[in-house]
Amino acid sequence: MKSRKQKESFFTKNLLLWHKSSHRPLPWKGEKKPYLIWLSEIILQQTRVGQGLPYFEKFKKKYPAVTDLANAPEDEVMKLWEGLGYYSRARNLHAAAKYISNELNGIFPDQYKEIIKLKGVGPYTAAAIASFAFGLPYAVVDGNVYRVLSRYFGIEEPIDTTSGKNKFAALAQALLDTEKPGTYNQAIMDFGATHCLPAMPKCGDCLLKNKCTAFQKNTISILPIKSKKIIKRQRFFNYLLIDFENKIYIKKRTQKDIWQNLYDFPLIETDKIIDGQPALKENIFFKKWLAGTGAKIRGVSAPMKQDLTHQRIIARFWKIEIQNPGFPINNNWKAVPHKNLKNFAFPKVIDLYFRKKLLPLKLF
DNA sequence: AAACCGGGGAG
DNA sequence: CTCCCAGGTTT
Repeated sequence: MKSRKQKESFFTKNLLLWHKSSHRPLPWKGEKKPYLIWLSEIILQQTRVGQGLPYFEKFKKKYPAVTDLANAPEDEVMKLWEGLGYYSRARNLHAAAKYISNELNGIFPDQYKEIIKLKGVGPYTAAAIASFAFGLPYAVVDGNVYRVLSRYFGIEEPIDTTSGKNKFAALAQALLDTEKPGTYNQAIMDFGATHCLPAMPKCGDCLLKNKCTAFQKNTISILPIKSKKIIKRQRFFNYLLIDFENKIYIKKRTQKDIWQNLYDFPLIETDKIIDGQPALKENIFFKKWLAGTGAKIRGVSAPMKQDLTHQRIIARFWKIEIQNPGFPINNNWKAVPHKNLKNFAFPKVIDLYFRKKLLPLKLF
């Protein structure tokens, strides 16, 4: 039986060999500016290259330097991030830009320990920036790395436990080519993303297959192993599209919940779907908010679904006309002319409503 | 340690 | 439909 060490060195050597001919050409490869490397890494967290690429270009153009990003209003940053998801990334990106601009004189930190202090930067992103921007010997561990290593070394320990994560991190670090950590990190991620795929990996044409434990044992399809299952809960959102004098009411989502700092409409959330206008009219919030306004329900959309990581949102949009504002409807609501709606960042399900104009399914 | 945080594409 | 993606923060 060959030693673990030989197996490790075979891995690194052949991975780099593969990378020479098969790496992915991406806009930020070879990028020297730490700011742009950081930006690309934040955008690509839990995000496929194809989805993140246009956002990277938008941000790069609008904010060429970290100080440009730092000086931007948060609503503007959120608007640019609109549709990409995981909006805490945008808030943290903005906060970190201010920190770098104000506390670090606009100079991007060049040590791992300092880089990982930035909001929104964890072990993966810190290693990526340290290796790509500064040539420092830190191995990245992302979804690709878990998959590639668990298969090649036949590791059946779950990747979503603390001890599992520590073991993979240690192995990844041991495999790192410390002479060219950036190239190595690119190589293993490219290999995972284009060759050692989650489903139907290209094992037939793989330099590593003869020493790949999972390939030899036919366990490719079960690796990597995750121990936990995600539980989803359902939420029913009834959005009130309240029209008055050619304006519509929106509000900012400031509460501790999904879509923080994005905008949406006055919302009545219920345990089950509200089916029909009498049920809506009986709702306590409907009565409270719209008392004395002469509100009339004009129509309702079909239920529209949006899946999040831990939740399924079922949204309906209720078209409502009022005769007089009868304020205070709610101090947090803002009346906005329809043509100005495009200036605010909305969650996907609302953007979908804007674009498809699915309303109304039923007219009342 | 467990829960939470989006959206899209592939199969 | 399920799975997973250049993960990180909060509790």
